[in-house]
Amino acid sequence: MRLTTKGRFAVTAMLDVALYAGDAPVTLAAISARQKISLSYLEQLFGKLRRNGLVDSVRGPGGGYQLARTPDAMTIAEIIRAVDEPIDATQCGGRENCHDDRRCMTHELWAGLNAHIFGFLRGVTLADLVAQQKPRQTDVVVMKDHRVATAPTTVDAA
Amino acid sequence: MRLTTKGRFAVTAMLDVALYAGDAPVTLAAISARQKISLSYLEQLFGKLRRNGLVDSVRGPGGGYQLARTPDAMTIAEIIRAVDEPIDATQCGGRENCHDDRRCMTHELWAGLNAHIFGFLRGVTLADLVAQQKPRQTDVVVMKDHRVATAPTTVDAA
DNA sequence: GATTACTTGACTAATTTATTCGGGAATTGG
DNA sequence: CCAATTCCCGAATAAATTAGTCAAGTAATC
Repeated sequence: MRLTTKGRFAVTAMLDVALYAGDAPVTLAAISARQKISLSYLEQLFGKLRRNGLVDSVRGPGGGYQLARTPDAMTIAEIIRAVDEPIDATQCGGRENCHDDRRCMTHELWAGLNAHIFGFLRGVTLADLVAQQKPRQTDVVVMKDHRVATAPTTVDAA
Repeated sequence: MRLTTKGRFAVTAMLDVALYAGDAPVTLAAISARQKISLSYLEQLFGKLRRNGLVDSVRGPGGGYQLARTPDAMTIAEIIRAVDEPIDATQCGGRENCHDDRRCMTHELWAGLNAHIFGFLRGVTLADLVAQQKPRQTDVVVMKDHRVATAPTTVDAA
């Protein structure tokens, strides 16, 4: 389980889709504008997300991307793993030639730690993040098709 | 909370110190040989570990590094943070200029996720890893001969 | 005071992240 | 059909991080 900005970008983008997709799919251009991520980088990321079955794509005008599943069935762990491909982790990637005395002490060390972190991130879904986001977000702002804001809600606590 | 191989190297090295330091300090050369990490890279890592007060150094012949605290008071989170310096995480690092519409949606998103992961890693100490390591270190020979392909390298979803 | 071994910083190479570019292919609307 | 929109793909590039190397120190022991 690697955890870099790349994975964060992916999660952020997916959260954007979850938030802004109504019936119509969300275009990468829109995500790029809202989240300030380069369009081509998004294309790369969504290519992986699509090939991993996390999003569906619709081509042509009015096209874009949609979540392949409901947000509550989409875990953060999946998203990160989809874009952070090589989850090798143990530095000797399966080969047994690590050492002579004992086999690369870190084998099960990281396997265990990974399992824990992975387990944790598998317990968090996009729906959780949406819920966390909504309260200070309900004034959905000006969407592309001039859907205007409602009431600006709460200021946060911490 | 970034989580890269760099942090893993650091934890592995610290675990090595915890395992092999008796009364005498452990030299980087020994760690380098055992863990197959380049000596100069270890120098960099231990420079940071020392400046962060995680290890004490002893110079001169017979010198080396020792844990600054007992293993049970040394968390994995600390180690990783010591070497993975920039824990900025939110890509706009505190500045409020993220966006116009809402302030960088990911602010508290990652802050929260980070807090969780960090909390988890703060709950794991070097002593835990030592304990995990000790039992399977005694039957080294047995493992070497018999169980060759037990551990899959990737932490898979199952 | 000479040897051992840590200390430090600067420098390079390799890898990963992020961006840019240039063209395609599918779909919709006119 | 035509043109606009949008996904799709690959290559090239730039920036950042990771990993490794080198060389000149400082401290401690014998």
